[in-house]
Amino acid sequence: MFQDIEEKLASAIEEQLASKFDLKLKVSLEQPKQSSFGELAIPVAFQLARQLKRPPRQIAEELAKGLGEVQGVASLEIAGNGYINVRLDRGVYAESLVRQAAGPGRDVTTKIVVEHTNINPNKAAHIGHLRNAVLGDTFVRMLRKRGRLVEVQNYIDNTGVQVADVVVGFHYLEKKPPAEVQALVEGQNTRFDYLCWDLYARISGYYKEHPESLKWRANTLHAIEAGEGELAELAHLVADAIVGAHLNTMFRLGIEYDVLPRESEILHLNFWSTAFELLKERQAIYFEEQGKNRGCWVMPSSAFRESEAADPSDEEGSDEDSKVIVRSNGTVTYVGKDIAYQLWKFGLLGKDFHYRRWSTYRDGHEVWVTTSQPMDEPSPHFGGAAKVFNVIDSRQSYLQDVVVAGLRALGFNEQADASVHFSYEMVALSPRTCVEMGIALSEEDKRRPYVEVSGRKGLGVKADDLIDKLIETALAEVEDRHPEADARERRRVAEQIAVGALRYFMLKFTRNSVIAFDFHEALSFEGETGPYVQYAAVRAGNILRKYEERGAKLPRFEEVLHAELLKRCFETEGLWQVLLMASKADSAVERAIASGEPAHVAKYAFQLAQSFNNFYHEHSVIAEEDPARRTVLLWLTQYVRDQLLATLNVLGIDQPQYM
RNA sequence: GGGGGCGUAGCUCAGUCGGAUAGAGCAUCAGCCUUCUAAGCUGAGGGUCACAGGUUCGAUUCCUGUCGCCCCUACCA
Repeated sequence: MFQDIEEKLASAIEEQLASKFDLKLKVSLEQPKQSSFGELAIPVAFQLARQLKRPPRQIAEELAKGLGEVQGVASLEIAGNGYINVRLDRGVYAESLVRQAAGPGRDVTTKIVVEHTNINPNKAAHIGHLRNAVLGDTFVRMLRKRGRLVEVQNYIDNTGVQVADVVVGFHYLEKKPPAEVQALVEGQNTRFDYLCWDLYARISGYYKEHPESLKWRANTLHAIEAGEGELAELAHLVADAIVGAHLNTMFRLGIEYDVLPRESEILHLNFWSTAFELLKERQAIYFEEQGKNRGCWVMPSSAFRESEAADPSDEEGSDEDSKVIVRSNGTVTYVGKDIAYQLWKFGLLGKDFHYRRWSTYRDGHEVWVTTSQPMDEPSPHFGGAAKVFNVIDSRQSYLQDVVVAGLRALGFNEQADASVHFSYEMVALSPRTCVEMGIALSEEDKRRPYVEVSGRKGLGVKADDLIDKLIETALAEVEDRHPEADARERRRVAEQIAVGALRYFMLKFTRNSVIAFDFHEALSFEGETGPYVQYAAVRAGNILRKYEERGAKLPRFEEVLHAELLKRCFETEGLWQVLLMASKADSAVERAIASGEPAHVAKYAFQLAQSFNNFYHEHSVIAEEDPARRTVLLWLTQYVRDQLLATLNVLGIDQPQYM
C-alpha cells in the first residue's frame, strides 16, 4: 500500500516535470526525519534548483500546487528550504489496508538465476558458507515475494583441487579403497563430512612437509578429469556424499535448491570445449609463447582491467598479469569452466545438460542434478536466464571480472551487463571466540579485530556445530519458560528460535562488512536479533488467541471498520506510526532488492517488531472497553502480525508457537 | 608496485540521489511484572562522522591528498 502511494506520487511529479519544465527525471521519495513532518518527503526541488537556477522553495510550491488531488493523500506542505512534505489521509489509508488490495505482481515472464552456496564438496560446511547460503536464499525469497520468477542453482565443483585433495588423503595417505570409503559414508558412528574436514587439513599439512607429494594431486586431478579408475570413483563417492551433507545442513535453515549443475558435466558434455572454441575464434584468449605463462591459453589483463587498457604505452610483453584459462598441461582452470557455465546460464552455449532428480525435500520440492547421459524421466527446463546473480565471496571479484570479460569478449554485452557478482565479505572469528575454541593465537592476532578461518588448517566453526549449539541454548531457555509443554514441541520451538537467531545474525550486517563471528553475540536472543522479531509476532498471536479463548470471535474487519472510525483512532500518533510501519513491508523489500541488501529487510523487520512491542506495552487490546476502539486495536494487531510473518518469511524465519 | 574496500558512541554496526536536530543494538547506570508472557518497555550518559584541503546555498555522504586497517593481485577456487 505504502509502495503504491510512493509510486503514484513519484509518477505524478514526474509528469509535472515533463509538462512544466520539459525535464525527464526519476523522482525518489524520502522518509522524513521526524514523523511530525508527515509520512513522505519529496526533495526534488533541490535537484531542480540548480538546473533551473531558481530558489527551491519556489519550485516546490509550484509543483505542489500543480499536483492537485492524489488519492490517499490528505495534504502537501512546503517545509524547510523546499521539501514537499506529504500527509496521508489516515482514514482512507487504513481503510484500504483493511480491504487489502493485493500488491501488484511484477515481472513473471523473464527468469532470474541466483547461484549460491557453491561449497567445495570435500568437507563439512562452515559459518562462512552459511553467510553465502543465507544471503542467497534470502535474496531469492525477496525476489519471489515481489513476483519475480527465480531459479536457484547450487554449483558443484566436484572435479576441482579441493575434492582431489581429500581423495589423495583417502588413497595415498590412508590407503583406503572405494569400498572402505563407502562404508565410512554409510557409517553411523562418525560424520563423513566431519571426517573429511580433518582429513583435508591433514593432507594440506602433509603437502607442506612433503612438497614432492603434490604429484599425487596432479595424478588425481587427471584421473578425475578423465573420469576413469579408482581415483575418479573415490572422487564421485566423496563429492556426492558431501553434497548430500551440505544439502541436509542447509535444509535445517530452510534453504532449498532447484538444480545442482556439476563441473563434471561441464567437462564431459564438452561445455568447456565448446566455450574454448568460441573464445579462440573471437580471439578473447591467446596462446602465450613466452614468459611465465608460456604454453598456456590466457586472457590478456586488458580485457578485465580498465587501468591497463587506458595505458597502452606499456611495453609489449607485459602480460604478466594475464589470467591463465588453460594450463600448460592442457587442463582448464576454474575460471574457464565458469565462463562455459555462465554462458549456459544465459542460454548462449547452444547446449544443455541432462538431468535426474537428486532428491525430494520434505515439503515436496524437488532438486535436480546434471548428468552426462540422457535420463528416462522428463525434467524441468533449467537455465536460459535474462539476469544472473552469482553469490560469491568478494575475494573472488577478480575472477568474476574475468568471467564477465569473457562474455563481453564474445560479444555478449547485454548478458555481461546482466551478470551480477552479488559479493559479500568473509566471516572471520573474533579473537575471543578463537580462545574459547582453544585456537592458539599469536600476540599480533590477539590485537586484530578478527582472525580469518582456514579450511586448509581446519580452523573454523562448522555450520552444524553452530546450529546444534544454538538449539541447545534456545532449548534450555524454552524448558525454563515452559516446563509443562510437550518435549517434542519444545524441541521444535527451540529449533525455530535457533534458526531465527542464526539467519538474522547472518543478515543484519550489510554485505561488504566483515563479520567477526563471536559466539557470545551469535547466541544472544535479545536486542536486534531474530528471536526479538519472532517474539513480537508471538505476542501479537497471543493477543488474538487469548481473545478467542475468552469466548469472543474476531469480527469481520472489512465489514465493521470504515474510514471514519479508523480516522478517529489513528489520530493517536503512536497507533498511526505502528500501522504506517507495518504497511511498509513491501516497500522495504522492494528497496532492498533495488539496493541488493537483504540487511535492509532484516532492519525493517526489527523496526516493525520494536514498534509493535512498544504498542504492546502501551495498549491493552483485550481489556479495551470501547468496543469500536477494541475492534480497531484487534485489527491492528492482526495486521501487524501478518506483516511481521510475511517479512519473517522473506528472511526465512519461522514463527514459533510460543516463546 | 597495481586494483578494490573500510575508518561514524566504550564495543558491533545502520545511515536512501548531497538536505531538516547523525541513529540502532550491546555494554553501563536509573526505573517498570497482580495485566494480552519482562526473550519486553521507559529514561540517562556517551560523537572533532580518521585527519587536512576542495566543490556547494548546504558534505558523514562527492573530489584530492595524508594516516591507519583489511582483501585481491596463482598454471587454488
